[in-house]
Amino acid sequence: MDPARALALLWRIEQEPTRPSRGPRQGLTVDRIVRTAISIADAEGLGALSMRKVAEPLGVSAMSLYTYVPGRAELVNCMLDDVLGEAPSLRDADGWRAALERYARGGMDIARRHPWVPPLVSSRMLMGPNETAMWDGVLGALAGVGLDEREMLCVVHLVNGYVRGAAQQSADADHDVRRAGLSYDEWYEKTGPLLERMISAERFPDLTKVWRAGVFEEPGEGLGSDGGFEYGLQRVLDGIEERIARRAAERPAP
Amino acid sequence: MDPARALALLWRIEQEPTRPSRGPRQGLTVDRIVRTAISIADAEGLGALSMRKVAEPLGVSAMSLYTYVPGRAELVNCMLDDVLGEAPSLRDADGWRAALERYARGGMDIARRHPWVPPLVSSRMLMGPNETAMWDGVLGALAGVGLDEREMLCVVHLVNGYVRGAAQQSADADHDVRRAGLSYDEWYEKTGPLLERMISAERFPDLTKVWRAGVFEEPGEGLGSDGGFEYGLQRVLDGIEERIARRAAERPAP
DNA sequence: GTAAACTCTTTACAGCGTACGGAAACTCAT
DNA sequence: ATGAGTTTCCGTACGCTGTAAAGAGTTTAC
Repeated sequence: MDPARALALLWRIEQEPTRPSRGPRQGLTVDRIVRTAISIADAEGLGALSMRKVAEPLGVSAMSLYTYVPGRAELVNCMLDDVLGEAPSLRDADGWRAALERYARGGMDIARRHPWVPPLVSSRMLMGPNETAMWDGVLGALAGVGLDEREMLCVVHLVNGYVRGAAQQSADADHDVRRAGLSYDEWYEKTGPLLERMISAERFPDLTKVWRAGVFEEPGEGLGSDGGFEYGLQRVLDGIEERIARRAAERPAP
Repeated sequence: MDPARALALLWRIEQEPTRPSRGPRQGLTVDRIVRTAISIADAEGLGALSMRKVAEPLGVSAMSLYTYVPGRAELVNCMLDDVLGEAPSLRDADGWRAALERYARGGMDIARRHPWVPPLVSSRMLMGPNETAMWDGVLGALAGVGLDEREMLCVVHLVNGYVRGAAQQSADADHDVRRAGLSYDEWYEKTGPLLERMISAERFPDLTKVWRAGVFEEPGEGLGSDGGFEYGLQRVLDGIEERIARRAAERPAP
């Protein structure tokens, strides 16, 4: 994968000095291809995304796509940056905490709509325009709260890491069950007897206690309908808030 | 994928009432296969793990593996539970905070040794013995700090999510660069000119300001050699601590 | 009109997971 | 000892993947 070409594609810059003047016009656009690929990945997952599957609904052969996109990896890069454009603006947020809340929830919403996104975000080496705008937005929200640049970066990393982990966790819970083609009830019917034989109260006392409290029961795991995302987010923001307060106390009046 | 069989394999229970007495003995063990697969995944990544590649160093054909393991997915399940056995014990930790610190760092260590792990953890639907023990340990560390079962689960989810996200982020940074077969310097040499043309100070002022501070420079991103993991972990624990303190204040003396 | 340039297609290859059927090995009943 | 039963292991094959290579077809420049 040539990074320069991948980057140029992300920003939709033609690398060649002059556009081709000879030869037939292209019948497709990168955007059409990317959007088709996104809809396939949304429906069937990133693993089921193949060049042939993208080409078919566009009415071309798989190899035609290679005139628009260097390869599958670069296509996925473009897909990622495209959906990151759905992130909400933080411009008019009321303070850093509200901005980070909106940022995190926006990330979670994207993950819900596009379950294939969380494993991909934040490679950071190949940022497209939308990912760049996201970084600019969240760093702007953190500007002027008294953290230096290094600490701002750490904070964004923290929130990114949490959102990413939480999103994947909620997505994974369903994954196995769907692959088996079962309902949750059927799943527990099949695994329950074996599980209860293995997870004994003597060997795993603390887990058993929590299990018996019934909070594991529902798919949402009894953490609320969001799988505990909001709870964890508030704890993360609490931790950041304390740090900001401490920093403010260290350097009193400017 | 049959969940009952997958679970039985994870716990190494022979499902059939009696072991086969007739026929040749098996020349391999599930553990040998799992360990071979782990070493391949460690070296080349999970994507490069194929049944044929696992079979070859064991001196058998790919299809022989199917007498031990129902398929690739179940093998990966076993690999995951196996490496989760490397997690440190939390038994003699000094308080919940020290225990969670050790838990989080242990998870990060596993992720460093086995970069393919983070995307897999916490499907929760198919827990093996080691993953179960991890849950028991961390829930035990949180028992008696004044949180109810639901909130304990949220806290574990929070830490899990953070560790997972942070681990993947640090692993991803290198991913693209390695795939391109370049050094970091070569990478920036190739992408730098284009990047600087796109990421202008007018369009992305806040990002540019942080960029110019130089904290993006190193692979570790200037967040310390751990990529900001410790910083974020302390913020997460701060947030949890505040919550625990507030809970304690709500229900004063028991 | 012809040659160059470009798009799109066809074919092909190496690799994947694994279904299927057969060969070899081993145990047991006789 | 021998035949039957059972299991392990292997060879082959199928449909899938990304994409290299080469050819066919279309448009423009000269």
